[in-house]
Amino acid sequence: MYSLLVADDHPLFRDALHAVISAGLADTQLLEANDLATAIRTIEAHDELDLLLLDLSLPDADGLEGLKTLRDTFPWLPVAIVSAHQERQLVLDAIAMGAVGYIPKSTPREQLLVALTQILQGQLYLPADIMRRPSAQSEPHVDKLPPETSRGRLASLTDKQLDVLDCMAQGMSNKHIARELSIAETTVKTHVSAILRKLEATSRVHAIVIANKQDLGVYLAQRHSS
Amino acid sequence: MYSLLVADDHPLFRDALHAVISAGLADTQLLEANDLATAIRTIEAHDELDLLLLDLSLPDADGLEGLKTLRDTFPWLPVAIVSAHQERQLVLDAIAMGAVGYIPKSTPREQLLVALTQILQGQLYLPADIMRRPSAQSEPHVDKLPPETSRGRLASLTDKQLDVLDCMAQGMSNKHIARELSIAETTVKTHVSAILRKLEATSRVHAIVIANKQDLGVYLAQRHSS
DNA sequence: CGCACCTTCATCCTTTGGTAGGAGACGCCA
DNA sequence: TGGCGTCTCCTACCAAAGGATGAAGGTGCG
Repeated sequence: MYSLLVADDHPLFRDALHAVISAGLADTQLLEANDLATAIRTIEAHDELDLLLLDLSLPDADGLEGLKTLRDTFPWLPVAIVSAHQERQLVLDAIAMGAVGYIPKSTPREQLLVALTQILQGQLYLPADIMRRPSAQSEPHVDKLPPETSRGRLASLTDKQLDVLDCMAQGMSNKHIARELSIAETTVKTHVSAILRKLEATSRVHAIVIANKQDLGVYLAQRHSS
Repeated sequence: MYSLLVADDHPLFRDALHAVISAGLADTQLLEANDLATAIRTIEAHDELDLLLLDLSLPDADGLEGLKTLRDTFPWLPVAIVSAHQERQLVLDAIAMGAVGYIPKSTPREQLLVALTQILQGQLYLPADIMRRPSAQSEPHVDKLPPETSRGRLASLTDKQLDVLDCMAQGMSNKHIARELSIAETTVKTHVSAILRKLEATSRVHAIVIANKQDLGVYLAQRHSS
């Protein structure tokens, strides 16, 4: 016997949720609230709640603030977010604030049941499609060749220049680099100038930023391993 | 037929994982690597990998840096973290960086199979015990300020100093920063000096390296969102 | 109110970073 | 052999970065 509370100001969605739950989750009591204030009163009156489904766009609590106050006030109550938003960062923030799950309103019925049972069993639920999308959504064969295209500018550097750039990226001064590589500081300067020209950077800091964007670490690891 | 790659420098753990998988996941090819460099080479040689299990304490890639480079280089490859650490924030950071799961090394065998199958089916997996523990069991006042422990030195910076550091990390010169923030260049210098002192850096480049090691980006994102 | 802290800006000075130009040594290749 | 590129080093010169102070205005707190 589970007892859930749905805090959402859309009656249609509450009804839909009601239908899904009563069809798929036997023996479940479903309470409802259409704003945060009544939700809080309901929680205080029912101290045996198993889960709160919290909408993120309530009239009296927009965004994650409602979640925060609820977590602070009723730390014993698991809260799962229900929202129309689909931003990765929002999901992560919600979990970071103690939510035990994030259910997009676009979730199909069957998946919604999976999510609820998973959460009620003590697991977390995150929308896989959203969380995986930004990087792994396309088929694996498309973005398979990053080497010489993305590494465009890094590849134009000579071995010694890469050595120098590596030192630069670790925060060394020209003098340090000279000692490290056993060459004169003027030589280091020569290399640095060449690096800046090739990377089209305006300063050594800029060069390092560019190099990191182009995965200097991976590039160096690949060179050293081959 | 799944094919997995385990990147972990502990042979014992690799063996244990091997045993669990061959016992519970039929038809699974398991590749192994004991550092990041060989892992990268293995990935390049096997473009049909379904999942990478990445340890967070590899000899040539400590912490989340390895995950970052892997996500940047092979965005098509799902990466799940395997780690002995049990900090909430670390788990969240890993997911934020594109990991599809986080498996503590203390996970019991049965649960490990659950996690792997869940991940291989396209879901995310997070350790419920860790994620629920800190906020749902202890009093609400304890975990309200996580900053100062993990982000040691960064937390000692003032708001303006963080602004300046952010600009620095993007490769701007003092003059640029002055224009960007609408303050005098001498003021920027003052801030930079304070930053170097607090981060115990010897130059602006060094400061940026240190800041990146302490996840400046994540830290700033958290501040701006709160 | 005094006190601490942050932010702002200034001056003076030293060190570092970066450019320009030249030059010698080595290896590679047509 | 001559040309090409890389690595090495040098002399200058100028711009940027950084340290050491001082000082003024603001905020917050006991």
